[in-house]
Amino acid sequence: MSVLSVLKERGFIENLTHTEELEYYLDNNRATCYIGFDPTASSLHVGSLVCIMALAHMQRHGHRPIALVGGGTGLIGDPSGKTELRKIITQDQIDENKQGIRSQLTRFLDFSDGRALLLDNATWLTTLEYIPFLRDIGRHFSVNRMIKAESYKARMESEDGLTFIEFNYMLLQAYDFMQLAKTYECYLQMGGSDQWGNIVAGIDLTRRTLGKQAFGITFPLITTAGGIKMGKTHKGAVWLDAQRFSPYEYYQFWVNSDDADLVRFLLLFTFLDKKEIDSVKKIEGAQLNKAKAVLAFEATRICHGEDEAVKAFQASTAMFGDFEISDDLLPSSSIPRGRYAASSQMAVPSSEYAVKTVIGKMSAVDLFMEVGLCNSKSDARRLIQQGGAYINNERIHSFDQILVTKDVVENQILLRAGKKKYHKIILK
RNA sequence: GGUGGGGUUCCCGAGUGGUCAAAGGGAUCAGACUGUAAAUCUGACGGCUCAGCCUUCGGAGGUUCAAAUCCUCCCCCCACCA
Repeated sequence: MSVLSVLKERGFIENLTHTEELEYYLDNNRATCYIGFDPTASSLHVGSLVCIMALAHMQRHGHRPIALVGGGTGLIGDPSGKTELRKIITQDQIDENKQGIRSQLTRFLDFSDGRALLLDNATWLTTLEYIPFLRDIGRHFSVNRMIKAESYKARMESEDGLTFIEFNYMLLQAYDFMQLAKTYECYLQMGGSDQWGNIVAGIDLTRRTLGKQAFGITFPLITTAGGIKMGKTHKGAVWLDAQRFSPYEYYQFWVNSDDADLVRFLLLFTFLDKKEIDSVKKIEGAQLNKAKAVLAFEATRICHGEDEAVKAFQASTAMFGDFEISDDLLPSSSIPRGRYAASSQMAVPSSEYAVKTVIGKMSAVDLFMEVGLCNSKSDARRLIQQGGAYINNERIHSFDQILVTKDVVENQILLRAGKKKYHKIILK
């Protein structure tokens, strides 16, 4: 089965150019394709996951993916679809962020023996000279057409307008594509649907300057069934970096998916077989939670590895109740099947404190705040007043309650805020 | 450069001398109901030593018993004109 069909049936494709030629091209070549990633943070987040998974699928089908880190364009900031001027970041920050992104991508792609490449467009962009660039590249762009581009529309119509530096973004990205086509024979660019204009511009430029046919694919913007852009939680973005967002939290993020998103997410964010996933459509009600566990497990496994995924799964069953994943549910997943005792080594967020600083000293309010379950004492007080604070799963009623010895169970105190947020205090 | 209009609590957006920690909506959080889902209902939503106090309405001063609201200067944004 061709990559294109796989991507299509898994819901990756929003739009593509030259359908038939592209199909033919991918079927008959060991193609090279690329997606750009903005180095605006030291970690990627689930918002980029569709792109990453698409590259992984390409690689699995024998093609060569290029992850292009936008070290050069990051100095400008892509205005596509954005309503506000993006902050321009410094070279130092970009270098640092690049490192983080590099290490994360290696979890999804195999970079050995040139099977995938990681490039930085700073290599060719930072040495560009203005006059030659205008003369050789700028001449191919029609401003008339650019200002009509959908990607600039939001900004053209907004009060803030569009600065010239941002307006140039399209040229630079088109130039990237052309560069990659020239030096790496990369004739396919993919990206989010907001990249359509930039991709098409690159295809045009490649044809005009190199006389080569290039292709483009865009992915849909993934929103939740609730219509919200995917990947936000109370803690902000869902990062792929275990330091910023632990595997347990990552697992929890996926487990909390909306019912209506389950099948779509299984297709997009796991490599499980399409046929197996199709059978999930028949599942109803509470049984869906098991399939969500598989989604969470697989997503965590891909991002953080098998061991971390198992730990997150065990911690979750320990916290939220055990259940059995039957053998015939998504059978190709390596999620632990059957019943087993929950491990005492739970991967729940935890922190260590000396006994004497807590017992007989700290009030519930202080503790909840200290541990990060609440942002301020007022917040903690509120939580307790509203009945959302628990110690060892017993609701607490007074916020000046001091922690005492009987709150300690096996050297630990389990705090809970609301229904889902846990934090374990380990006393030493 | 000229003229006019603006900058309000996470976001949008009311408020033009006291009744303003500031309407309304969104987001968020908690409770109820549930399936760690959705929808719905209820409540909360600046901070603190919490029935009281303190700090907020672009920044700095000033008028006043009292200012987000009035005055002065400064910074930034937008529209139209040049």
